Amino acid sequence: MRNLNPQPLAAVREAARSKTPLGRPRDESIDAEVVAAVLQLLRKRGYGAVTIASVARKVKTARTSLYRRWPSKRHLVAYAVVSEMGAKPAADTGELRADLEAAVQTLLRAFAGPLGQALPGLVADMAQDPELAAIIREEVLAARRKSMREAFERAEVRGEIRKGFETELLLDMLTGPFYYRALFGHAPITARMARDVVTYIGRIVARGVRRVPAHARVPGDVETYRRD
Amino acid sequence: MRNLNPQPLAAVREAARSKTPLGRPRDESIDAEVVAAVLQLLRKRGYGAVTIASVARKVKTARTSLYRRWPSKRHLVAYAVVSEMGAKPAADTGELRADLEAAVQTLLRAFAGPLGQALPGLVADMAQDPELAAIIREEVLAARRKSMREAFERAEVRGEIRKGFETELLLDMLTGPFYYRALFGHAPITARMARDVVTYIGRIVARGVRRVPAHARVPGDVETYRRD
DNA sequence: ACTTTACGCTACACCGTGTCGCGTATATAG
DNA sequence: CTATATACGCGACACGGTGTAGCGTAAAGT
Repeated sequence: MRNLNPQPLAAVREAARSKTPLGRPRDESIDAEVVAAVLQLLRKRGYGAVTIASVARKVKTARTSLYRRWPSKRHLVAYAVVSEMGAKPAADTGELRADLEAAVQTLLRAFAGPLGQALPGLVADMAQDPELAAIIREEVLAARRKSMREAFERAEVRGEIRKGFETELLLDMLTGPFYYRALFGHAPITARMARDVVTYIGRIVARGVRRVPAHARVPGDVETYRRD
Repeated sequence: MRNLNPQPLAAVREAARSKTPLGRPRDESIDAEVVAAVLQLLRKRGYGAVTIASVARKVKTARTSLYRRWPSKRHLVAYAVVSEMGAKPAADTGELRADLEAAVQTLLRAFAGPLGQALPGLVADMAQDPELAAIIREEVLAARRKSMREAFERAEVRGEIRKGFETELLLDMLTGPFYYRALFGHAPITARMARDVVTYIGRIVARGVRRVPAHARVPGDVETYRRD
C-alpha cells in the first residue's frame, strides 16, 4: 500500500519501537468504513459524487478526521481503489489460453464495479500527481500485468508459443482494449469481446505455423506480412 | 463540429433567413485566438492550467465573453481539441501494412501534442457529460477509426487478409495500447512500439497460414490455439 | 496527575465555475 | 437620424469543493 496513508507519524514510531504508540489510539474501524463508503459512492453515483464531505457524512465522522488520515482526496480515492483491487492470485492452468482467459475475466469483473466508475477521475488525478500515478501503477496495474507476463513466460518455457515477443506490448494489446472502451465508451465490454481478444493474441504467438512454400501456394495465399 | 458552440442563436436565424443577423456582429477572430490559447496552455502547462480565467487573460478578453460562446469549460476544451484533431485524410496505399502504419503514425504524433496533454482531463469530463462524450467520440475518434476500418475492408476485398474478423476489436487492439500507455504512463509510446503493433495485428489477419497436418508435425508444433 | 494523540466541531481562506446586470460599442432597419 | 438588437468588457456575486487552523474533549500510556 506504500505511501497512500502516510499520516500516522505515531505509527512510524510504533514500528520502530514495536510498542503501542502513545496517546489516544486511532479508531481503526473508520478506515474500513471510509473505504466502503468511497466504493459505494463510486459505484452508485460516480466519481463526481465522491467529495470529502460526502464521504464524511456517510461514515458519520468529520471532514477533518479524514484529512488527518489522507493528505488529499486523491490519496483517499486511491487508497480505496487499491484496497479493493489488491493483487489477485495468478492463474496457472498449464495452458496459455486458459491463463489469459482467467486474467481477462478478472478485468471484465473489475470494470463492472467501482473501478470502472472511478477510472476516468482516477486517470485525471494521476495526470496531475506523478506520485499518485506511480502508486496506482504499482499497486493496481503492475500486479495484474505481472500475472499475465508470467503466463506468457511459462508458455514460452513449455514451448507452447514462439520466442522473442515484445511481451509488454502483448499485454497492452490484450488489456488496452478494455481500458480504451471503458474510458471512451465507443463499444461495450462483453464476454464475447474478452474471448476474442484472447483468441487474437493467441494467433499472434501461436506455433505450428508453417510458411507455405512458394511452389505449393494456391491463389489467394498472399503473404504481405513478413513472418520473421 | 455540431453542438459544441450552440450559442449563436442569431446565427440560427441567419442561416434560416440567409441574411446578416442584426446588432453588433460577433468578433470572429476571438474564436481562433481562443483555440490557439487553449492548445498552447494544454501543451505547455497541462489540463489543470486551462481555466476560463487563464484563457481569457491570454486572449485579452473577458471571462464572460467566453461564456457567451461556450456554455462551459468542457465545451470550450472540446471545441479546441476537435478543431485541432479534425478528420484526417485516410491513407490508401494498396497495402494493409502501409495503411495501418500511416494511421498509427498519426496517433503517435497526436499524443505528442496538445491532445496527449488533454487526454486525461478530457476523459474525466466525458464521464460526467454524456453529450460531450458523444461529441468527442464522433468528432475525434470516429474519423480515425473509420479510416482504419476501411483499410481492413479494402485488404479483405483484395484478398490480402482472411475474412470474418471482429474489425472493431482489431481497431481497439491496434490503437488501444496507445491510449492505454498515454493515460497510465506505464510504458513509453515509441516508433518501435508503433511498428510492432502493426506487425502483430498483421499476424492475426494474415493469410498464407496453413494448419500443419497431424501426420506432418514435428515435435514442438504444439497447437493449443484452435484456428477456426 | 501528566502527557500525548485522536476526535468532532466551527471557522476560514482560496480558487474555479457559472450567472447577472450595467454601460458602451457596433451593426441593421425604418 | 433614430430605434432596435446584439456583442463586448467589466465588476459583483453565489455556489461548491479543497485544504488549514484552532478549540474543547475523549482515550490511551507513564
